Amino acid sequence: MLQQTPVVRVLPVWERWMARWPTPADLAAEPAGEAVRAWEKLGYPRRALRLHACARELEEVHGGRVPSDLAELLALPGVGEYTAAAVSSFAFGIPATVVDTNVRRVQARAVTGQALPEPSYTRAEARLADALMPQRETQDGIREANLWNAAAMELGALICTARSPSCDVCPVRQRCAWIAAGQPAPHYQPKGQAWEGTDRQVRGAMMTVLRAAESSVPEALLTAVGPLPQARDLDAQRGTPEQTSEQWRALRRLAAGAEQRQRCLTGLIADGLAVQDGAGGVTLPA
DNA sequence: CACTCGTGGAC
DNA sequence: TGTCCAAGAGT
Repeated sequence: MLQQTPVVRVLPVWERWMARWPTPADLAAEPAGEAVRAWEKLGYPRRALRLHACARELEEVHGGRVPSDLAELLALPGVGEYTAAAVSSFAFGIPATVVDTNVRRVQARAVTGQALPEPSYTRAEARLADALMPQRETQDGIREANLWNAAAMELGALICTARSPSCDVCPVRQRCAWIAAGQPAPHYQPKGQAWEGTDRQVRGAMMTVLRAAESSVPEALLTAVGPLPQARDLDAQRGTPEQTSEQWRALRRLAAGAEQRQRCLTGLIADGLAVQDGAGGVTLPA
């Protein structure tokens, strides 16, 4: 849930999720669509699919337990380098080099002296992160290493933030290479991600409708260009009307052509986020 | 390596 | 107001 998503947005969803599915077995017993629905509006709904697949793999391959081995973690669906290292270090107390966007920014500033890390994660950053990790030969060293991971992330998340860092209260400001260099501006220009008219926007609107629907949604409603039926005509297929009428409006509002809508729906089906019911309808996966 | 994939708060 | 960006992963 935390992948590319702010902590404060994750927390309430995570609480509900854990109350409903306390163990991998609980989640594995559900249809994938329930995971997608419970994902709510965290974004990147494929993560919900992968987490569900992960729960099933934990059941089938790991006896319902989360493995502590880094390579085994890495092999799980939706678990990449960052997540594997974070689980190893934070959940199991086994040090692994945790590098997320916060750590990258802290390193770029405090050590390299740049305002921002490179646009894409480089091998040099990975080597630097490894070199900065405390030694972990002794028990104390192991604790230090795990603490280091948490400290680097928290420093980046709370003090050394992307927009307006709180350098005045930063505990490492005396040794910060970026401060020492006079806080130079970024050496590249971040390219903003477009949104209006993108496939992401269309897919997102379609997923909003599918999550809100209690039964199959006619394909034509998702792919039709031009005015869609009035929200009241769709009551039979929806959850609570108040909650979802706005979401239908969002779909109607899209400036998406027929080919784009069709491509996006096909993409959602290919991703396993939507399935066809054989009668011209679409639902979340069973 | 470059690209795709959601969402909404902050400034 | 529009832009930026957030505990990345998979292809």
